[in-house]
Amino acid sequence: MSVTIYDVAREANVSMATVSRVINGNTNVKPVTRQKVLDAIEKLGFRPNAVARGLASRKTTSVGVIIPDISNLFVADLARGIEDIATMYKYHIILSSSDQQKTKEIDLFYNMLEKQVDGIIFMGTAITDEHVQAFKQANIPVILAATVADSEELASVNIDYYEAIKDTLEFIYENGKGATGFVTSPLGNRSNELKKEAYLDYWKNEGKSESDIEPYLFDGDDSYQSGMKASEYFLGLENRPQTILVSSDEMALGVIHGLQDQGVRVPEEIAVVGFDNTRLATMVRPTLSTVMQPMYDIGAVSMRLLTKLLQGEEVEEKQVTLPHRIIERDSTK
Amino acid sequence: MSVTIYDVAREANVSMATVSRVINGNTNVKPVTRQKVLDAIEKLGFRPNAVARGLASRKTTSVGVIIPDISNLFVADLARGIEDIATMYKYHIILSSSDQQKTKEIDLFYNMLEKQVDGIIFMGTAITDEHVQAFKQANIPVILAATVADSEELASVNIDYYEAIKDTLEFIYENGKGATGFVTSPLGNRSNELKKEAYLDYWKNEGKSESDIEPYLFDGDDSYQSGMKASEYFLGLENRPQTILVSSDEMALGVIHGLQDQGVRVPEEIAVVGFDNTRLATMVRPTLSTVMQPMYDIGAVSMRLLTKLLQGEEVEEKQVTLPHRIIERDSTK
DNA sequence: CTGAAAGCGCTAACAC
DNA sequence: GTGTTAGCGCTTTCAG
Repeated sequence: MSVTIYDVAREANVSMATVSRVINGNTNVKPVTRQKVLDAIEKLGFRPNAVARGLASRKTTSVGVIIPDISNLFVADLARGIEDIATMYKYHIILSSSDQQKTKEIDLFYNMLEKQVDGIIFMGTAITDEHVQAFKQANIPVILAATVADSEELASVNIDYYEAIKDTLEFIYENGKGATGFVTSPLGNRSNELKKEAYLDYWKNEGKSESDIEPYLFDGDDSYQSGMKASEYFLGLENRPQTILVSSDEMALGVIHGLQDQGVRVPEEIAVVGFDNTRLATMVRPTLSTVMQPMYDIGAVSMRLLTKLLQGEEVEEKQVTLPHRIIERDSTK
Repeated sequence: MSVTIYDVAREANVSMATVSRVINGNTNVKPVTRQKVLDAIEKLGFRPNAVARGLASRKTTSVGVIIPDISNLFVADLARGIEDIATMYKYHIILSSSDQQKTKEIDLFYNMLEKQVDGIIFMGTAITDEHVQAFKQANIPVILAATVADSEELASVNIDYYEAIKDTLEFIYENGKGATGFVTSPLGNRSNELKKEAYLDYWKNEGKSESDIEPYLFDGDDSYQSGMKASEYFLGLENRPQTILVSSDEMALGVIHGLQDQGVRVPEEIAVVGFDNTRLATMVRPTLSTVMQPMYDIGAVSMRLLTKLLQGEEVEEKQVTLPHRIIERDSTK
């Protein structure tokens, strides 16, 4: 069949242990011997079998990545960040989409354990006890990426969603806008809940009551369509908001277009602010002011953190909070 | 350490062979015995080690996927199609981005072979002899997805790019438009070359000379920015085109916005047609008329084809051509 | 229908 | 520095 380490050993007149040392970069090999082995490898076209290696060493150099949906621009950016760092550290990525379904998330997790991945990066919605239990009984490191859990013990990489929305509202207020509508992302998601809480707290601090605030909330599902619906809703209000803060860029585009389709000028009549800073934000007219959630970086940092954990490097803090930033474009003035 | 098949065997008072049969769904096991084994598995919380299984059976139930860039919306759709079918057939996906770099493509390919993937789905640009050689010497099936090769021997799933552009030009012409500008995607890519050839042939058939056509060609790089540049270029022309046909949706958005930023009305003054039918097409104003290249389906069909090849099913035709379709929206009238 | 035994291709002590 | 020898956890003949 295919050529094995044993064939190489015979060809080079050494033992398989020596060949193993050479391909693993072990320094305890005489240069001459090493060269002999290298020549034999070259000659036979030998390629190590990673599966056999994985079984013997109990390390597969692959990491599992569980995400909601790879076809989502936003998630794809995260994936790319993970991938780039993984490549850098010679890890392979086993990628699966969970569609936000809890059972699928858990199933995928166990499937990946069976594949003996060295670690897992998980992006999901709510982290339930079941999740936590699964993560813990796995004897490999797990990193939550762009996913908030209440547990202090889980490693994670996030931005501070609460602060991000708070800052954004202050930014909006500063620019002298009045009532601000808020379009939420699905609330099963802890980070989305935090965003909403920040919104509520802000207005409560401003002295508004629940019933004052209520009409300015619209529950979105992160889709462009739901942004369109949100705009329709807000336009139907007696007191239209002067700004609409939207929990994701894709919805924000829907909001902008929904408004424009009704002849409302953005930002002159109503300003719109998005969240995420995906590439979409520059692909609208007016260009979208938005809160940068650096998904690529979150992915990259998650993977880097994972490599540290995997290689036993010192890690001072397992819960990383990356900075957010408000990016001002033309949808606000 | 973790519980093995051997532990289960002892617990159930059977041999490991029997346990193996049970977990592999082999029918030659007495129901009573099967149940005993199942109980033991349950009790011990046994999970088969896929790596050991892979080594012994020479099958890993994972497939490699090499794509240009997962953070590209268009590519991500393909990935999702692949993934969904893979999940359905219990395969895992090892995903890597090549950034269109030939050496990286080849390297990734060999890396995946080392991982003993059962098959590979490849999306790339030009398929060189080097690619073909690598694909052939691998003893596993390889499917080209949305990637055109001249070789007749390679399995592939595509649309007919040449026909697609030809049809589109006929569609445009039919609607009474005059000169049509064309923005190419990177030409290292065979499918993009086919698009360009179709464009050139069309106008040559209409009696135009090379020098007539030349000014209406703009070489794009698939980015939004390059679409903006294209619009600038076309607006600078003495005889502006009445329609601009753009090889990818993202560029088409750039073209539309570039035109609008200069006060040109779309489609009244200049119509724009995209290519791909990504979700972006409905996320612009005016909404984008475009040629549907069903990336999700291409992914799904590729993966399905791969499973057939892997399971020794009959395959009548290894080169699949999926239908394209022109989707008329508001950017043409 | 079930068990025994021989690997799959490589790593990792442990000797020398 | 290099070789020997056990496994890693499972599948797969081959018997019976």
